[in-house]
Amino acid sequence: MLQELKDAYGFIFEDKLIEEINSVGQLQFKAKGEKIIEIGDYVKMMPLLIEGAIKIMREDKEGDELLLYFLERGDTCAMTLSCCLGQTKSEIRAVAERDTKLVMIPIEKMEEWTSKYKSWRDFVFASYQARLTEMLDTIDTIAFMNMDERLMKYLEDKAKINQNEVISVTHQQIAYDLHTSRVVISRLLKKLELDGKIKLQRNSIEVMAL
Amino acid sequence: MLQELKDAYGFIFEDKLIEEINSVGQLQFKAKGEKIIEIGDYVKMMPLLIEGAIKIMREDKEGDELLLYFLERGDTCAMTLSCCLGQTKSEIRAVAERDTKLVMIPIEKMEEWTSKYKSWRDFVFASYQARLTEMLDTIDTIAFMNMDERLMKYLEDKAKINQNEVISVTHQQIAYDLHTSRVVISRLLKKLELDGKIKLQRNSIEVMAL
DNA sequence: TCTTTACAGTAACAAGGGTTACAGAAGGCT
DNA sequence: AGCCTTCTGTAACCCTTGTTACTGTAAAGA
Repeated sequence: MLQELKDAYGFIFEDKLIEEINSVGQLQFKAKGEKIIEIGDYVKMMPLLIEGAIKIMREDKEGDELLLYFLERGDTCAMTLSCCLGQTKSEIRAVAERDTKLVMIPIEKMEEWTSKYKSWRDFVFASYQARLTEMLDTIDTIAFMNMDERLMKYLEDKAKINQNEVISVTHQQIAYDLHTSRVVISRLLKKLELDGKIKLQRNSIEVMAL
Repeated sequence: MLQELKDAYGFIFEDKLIEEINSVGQLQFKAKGEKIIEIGDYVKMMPLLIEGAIKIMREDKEGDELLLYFLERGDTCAMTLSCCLGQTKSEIRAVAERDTKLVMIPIEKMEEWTSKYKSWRDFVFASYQARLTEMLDTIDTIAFMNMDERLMKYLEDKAKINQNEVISVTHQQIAYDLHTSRVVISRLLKKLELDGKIKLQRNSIEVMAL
């Protein structure tokens, strides 16, 4: 685990901090599709992403979902950060987008490191900033873009995150992520295919010209 | 200014920090409608809100606007925080919603206080958390609510922020804030009036049953 | 007072996207 | 092969929202 920590975080954290993380953190594996945090959970550990990708979802009272953004290696979940610090319930759901490896850190340590290590403080601030920026981007997307543009952006993001221009996903799953209906997605996907931007197969979509 | 700082922040910051703020901060006044931060600005000072209210807007490339949220006394702008720390341009516009009094703090001090005062650190973290929560709320609103619900929520929020159930605003201004057209707003407002939820006058709207 | 301008009301129409319904195709299982 | 389930394609329809156009009215200014 020490080596993996160094690979993913060595250029951010000083050696002493890496060692501390190594000694108190517990390594966890989450298979693709596995739930990591559920809405309403009290969060007692903070995840540092070592490998893989996580998708962060929002849900309203009716159970309608919306994809907020993806996290990658080197990221942490600022929503979780804020839950830990504020001792509040999680406002979001986190699901493994790919097979994922992460280090869980007890929240007591967070407080401690915040005053002890400047690099940790900087990391926490940078995470907050990154997440605010992501949220702004999400707002731009849903406020200013039409569904066809949102769909294309979704496909591109998903291809990038999974490092594969062929995405394994059903139309129904896309509809959930974008908070619309399957029929709408099928309609728009067909249009994108006619425009030569994607190729449709059953259970997968190839994104052209990435 | 010292007294005002104590009134607004005395229960958060220790006395020594209040004194430091008092000695390096400069008091500023912004009249209602006055611009405080523009998109693309490099932010060299961080505002602490003493009195009044500020509205935070987002804009896309076409110049279309969208209201993100309001700030009140005791708040600071976490977007600005993150701009300061990251030395990046502002992603948002800040406009005085009412006559506003604020204390501007040079960013160098922020760094310094972050390691020096726990109360400052806690304040910064709490601000980030508050802003993330606001952003989530904004996303819920635009993703899950219809325009009539968004409009009603807007009117209620605005009445609360201005501490007055009579709102001075034109239909066109509401349309800008909600990123829609004047005709749509007039239509929905009329419906709300027929439902007895508001009363319409020229240049102002009375929100009933608050 | 007369004119101008900003604001508000409303109708008619267009477009985007959500809903329902049904049919066909692919793959898995026995 | 035959059956079943899941996924996809498509048509028809409706509702919400956006657009255009025109009218009336209040306030402000000359």
